[in-house]
Amino acid sequence: MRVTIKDIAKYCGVSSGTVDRALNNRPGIKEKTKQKVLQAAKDLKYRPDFTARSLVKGRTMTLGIVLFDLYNRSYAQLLTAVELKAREYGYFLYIALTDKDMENEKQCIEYLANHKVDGIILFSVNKGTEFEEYLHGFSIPIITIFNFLSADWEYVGIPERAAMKNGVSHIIDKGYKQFIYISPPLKYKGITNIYTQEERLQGFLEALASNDLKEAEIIRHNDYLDYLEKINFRQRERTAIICSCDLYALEVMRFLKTKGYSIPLDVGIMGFDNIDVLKYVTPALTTIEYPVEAIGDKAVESLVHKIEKGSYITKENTELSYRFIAGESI
Amino acid sequence: MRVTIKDIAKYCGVSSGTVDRALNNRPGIKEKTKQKVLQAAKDLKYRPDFTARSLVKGRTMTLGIVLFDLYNRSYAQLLTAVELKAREYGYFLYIALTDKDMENEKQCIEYLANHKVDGIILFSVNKGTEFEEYLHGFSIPIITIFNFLSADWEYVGIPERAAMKNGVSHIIDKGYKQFIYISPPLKYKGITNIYTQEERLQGFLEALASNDLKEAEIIRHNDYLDYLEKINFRQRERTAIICSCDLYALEVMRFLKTKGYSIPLDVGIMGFDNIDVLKYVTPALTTIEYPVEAIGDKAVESLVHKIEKGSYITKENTELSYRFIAGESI
DNA sequence: ATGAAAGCGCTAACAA
DNA sequence: TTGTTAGCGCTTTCAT
Repeated sequence: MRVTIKDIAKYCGVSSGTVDRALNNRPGIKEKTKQKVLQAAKDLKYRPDFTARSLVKGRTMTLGIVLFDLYNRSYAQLLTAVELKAREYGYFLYIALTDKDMENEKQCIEYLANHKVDGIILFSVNKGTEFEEYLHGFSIPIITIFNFLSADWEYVGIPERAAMKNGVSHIIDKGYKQFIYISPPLKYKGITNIYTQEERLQGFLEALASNDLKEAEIIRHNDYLDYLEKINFRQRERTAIICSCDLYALEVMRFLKTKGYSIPLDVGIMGFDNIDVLKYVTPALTTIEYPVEAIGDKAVESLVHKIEKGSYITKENTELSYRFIAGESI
Repeated sequence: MRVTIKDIAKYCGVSSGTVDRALNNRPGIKEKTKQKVLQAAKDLKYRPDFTARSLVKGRTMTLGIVLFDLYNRSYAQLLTAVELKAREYGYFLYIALTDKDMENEKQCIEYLANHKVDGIILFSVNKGTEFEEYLHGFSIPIITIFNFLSADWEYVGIPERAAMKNGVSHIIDKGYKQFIYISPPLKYKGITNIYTQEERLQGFLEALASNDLKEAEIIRHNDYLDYLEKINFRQRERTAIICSCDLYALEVMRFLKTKGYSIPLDVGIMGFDNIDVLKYVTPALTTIEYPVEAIGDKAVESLVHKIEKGSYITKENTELSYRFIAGESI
């Protein structure tokens, strides 16, 4: 049987109220009694039951984070930052992975709510008013990351569109004339939340537009390698392949290398994310870096602020930057 | 205010006991009343409070996992598998990262215990009888992974030593005569738990011994690149650099490439882990693969079994394999 | 089949 | 300064 506050009370010959005062150093207790109780707690190896405390306090000192998966290195880095920051503030972290399944995500959120987390960090795959209605029903502080939901929800992220536009502008300056853009399947467009991907695509298009370039092939399916296979890059004008994330870019690079193409002589490749393994890849991938740890930190800070002070830290303070990384792949 | 079981009771004109019977479909309730209550719960948007349930049930339906960090891809994969499996069994997962800090780890475990997790998956940096004493004090089911603690604790992992021995034997068969082994700093040897690293090193030594090879340089500090820099690999007999994990191997490979060495012609490199990014690296790194997801699955299965049935699934069933991956780097 | 009531371990308000 | 007591929301036992 676990040692409870009552056991200590009995052991010391005081009441449970007094024990509570000592343990949580609240005022109204004689120093001597306090020491006695504290010693007893140590002797008996007392350990507080957060479950019971939560019940009466109405707070659990836990946060929940909802992510797709940890396949992309960036997510793992984000999670690390969030865990660290959360515990710094005294919060424990539940992790829930949705595998991009909309129903699963809803269930995860529901479970987190039932477990009475004090706040949720949400990288959602769901979107739309119905979903937002659903979220509002929980009346739990929620902060969205990466995938924007609506102005109703606090958001931490980077200006994806501007970042991509900036990157592609650099490429255009290098004299590339033809562009292929590779993005995850958008077949769920309009249904699932693909905010970040859409923003990056728009950034790409904007960069082309502002340079009076119209030619661009946009590939939004998983068979992009098949598509690339049909192309003879040595017979085209200098072509740049822009990928919406580094993982795609690495796949493309690997594929084109097996096809005997020289990169960037025959064809250029750009990624997005600057995942940490890039340093082991040659040629160095040109990409866009953003402070993923900072996003995690900001999210936690703002969320905890909301929980404890009743208001989020405003967006003005959570603006984050990006950086073009000139590699050798384009 | 949240809707409670009492609200439903009042709403339906029944007692809270009846509501409970309906909600958790326990026997002793008329079908009609049950439907009425269920409907009311829906109407009022009732959501159970797991905190309260936990208090009376003595179980929280949560597990905790304690890891160093998520820097190594393998850990992220492991975590993904664990989360998935845990929720499959109806458990939620707390994550606690220790950053290899011994005190931090103890604190994490303590917090998890206070939050009343039903079980803990532990990849520990602590070790020794004092620590084990500490763990026993919690009387919570614990399963250790990767870093073995003692026979007192259920363990899931792979035969690290045999795996490394097997891999190195392959290398020896290729005719390599000189060997350099690179491992994380062992300055804490005897203090922190470096079981896996020690086992791998022993496997390496055993492989040499059984081939009557004595020559080996073992580097156990972080300045291994400085050490390698002093060596002219073209003037030595064929040298193999064995790294205790892929991350080191990738660092070494990158470094030697910048030094103008051809791999594997001038020097061979082998890693361990088979992290998923290897496919983007050339030359393909020779390494050892093990089923990290399976380790996560087994850990959860065994832990849940212990929680629910009172006994762990025995070690015989949790033996996992490894596989030598012949790349082009050695 | 249903209701009443005790209690999980803790906190907090009120008495003494 | 200390003790007493009433909950927090739920489950469970014992009456009815």
